[in-house]
Amino acid sequence: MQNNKTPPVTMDAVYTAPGYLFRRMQQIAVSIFVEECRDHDLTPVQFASLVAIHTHPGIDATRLSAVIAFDRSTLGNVIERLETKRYVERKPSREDKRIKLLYLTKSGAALLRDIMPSVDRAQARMLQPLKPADRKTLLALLTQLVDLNNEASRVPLRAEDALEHLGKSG
Amino acid sequence: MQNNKTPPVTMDAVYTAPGYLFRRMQQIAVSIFVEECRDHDLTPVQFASLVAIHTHPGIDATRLSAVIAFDRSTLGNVIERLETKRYVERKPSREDKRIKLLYLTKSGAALLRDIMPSVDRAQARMLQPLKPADRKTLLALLTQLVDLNNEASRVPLRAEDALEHLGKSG
DNA sequence: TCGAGATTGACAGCATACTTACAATGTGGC
DNA sequence: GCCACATTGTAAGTATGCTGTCAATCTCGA
Repeated sequence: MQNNKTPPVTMDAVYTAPGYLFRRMQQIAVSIFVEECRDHDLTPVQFASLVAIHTHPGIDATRLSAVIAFDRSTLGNVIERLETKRYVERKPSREDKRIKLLYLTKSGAALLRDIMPSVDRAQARMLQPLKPADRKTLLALLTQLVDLNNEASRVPLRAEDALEHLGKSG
Repeated sequence: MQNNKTPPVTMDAVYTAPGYLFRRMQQIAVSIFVEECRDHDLTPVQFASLVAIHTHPGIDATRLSAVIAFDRSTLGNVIERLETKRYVERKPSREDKRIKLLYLTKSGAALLRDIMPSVDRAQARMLQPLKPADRKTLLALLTQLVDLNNEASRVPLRAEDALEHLGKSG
């Protein structure tokens, strides 16, 4: 009494799939971010990088990638662009010749200060259409899901690990 | 009695931002999808394109982009790759010389049939860590949010508009 | 019917995102 | 001290994702 037929493939296989919804939402989020931050010419990834370098001056690229969970290769190009725009400086480490230490320039620190209101507006706009209670629920579930799926991503978030050694050396 | 100080910028500005969580979740979702579908050598975007062409044979690239809400320029490359892999055929329209009509090949239709179990497994894995009730809640809120934010994205979903004309001509 | 404006697919250019590979360098075991 | 192994930054290759622009083509109004 079993059904041997393959179920028909409809657009529901796309529209109701979590993966599709995550992709759509990501695109919407980027679109809103870029729109709100247009005057500052900064992308979401570049913003996250600036914040991390600001929080951890002298961090290297590999550790930075672990702290914000972005790919190491990709991050190389991101930093290069930030360097071209004079927001970030790369200085060779004396202790380890392989490593280049990252620092914000004055200009980079100023940009970070100035852009925060735009970023906050963007983040608020993404959830705006939901009722306040639903925003909280969504954010909580998403935080939980991202955390529980951490190891499933190609570049797991390793905030503490990456920072363990910082501050040890004088 | 007001506080004129700029609040300090910490990593919270990244970790708790909806935009960051959406990006992380998207990356995790793609990672899981690619892993589950490794044997079929198909990406999430390519899968969505195949489903849409399967559902709407003879659709053109511009309408396809509206149906799955992907960028028109990007989709050109996606289709090209699907054509190279012999999953899709492009045929010039007789009625409108600008348009190229899209069809699945036998091989493309077969792939779509075969890959569905892997896709279903992937979609399930993305939400696996959550309790069943929470999965439903998250999906419902996300569906709602994507829908309400539709116009905010660069390429809004226009499923019905795009299909209105299909089936009219013999 | 004719010409302004829209549409379509293609292309160039930039920015993520990931894979593999590689040279320079560090580290630890022996 | 030396060598196997790991780490770091970089590069090449592929795949989205977006902005423009362009030529060919279509449409519609005057």
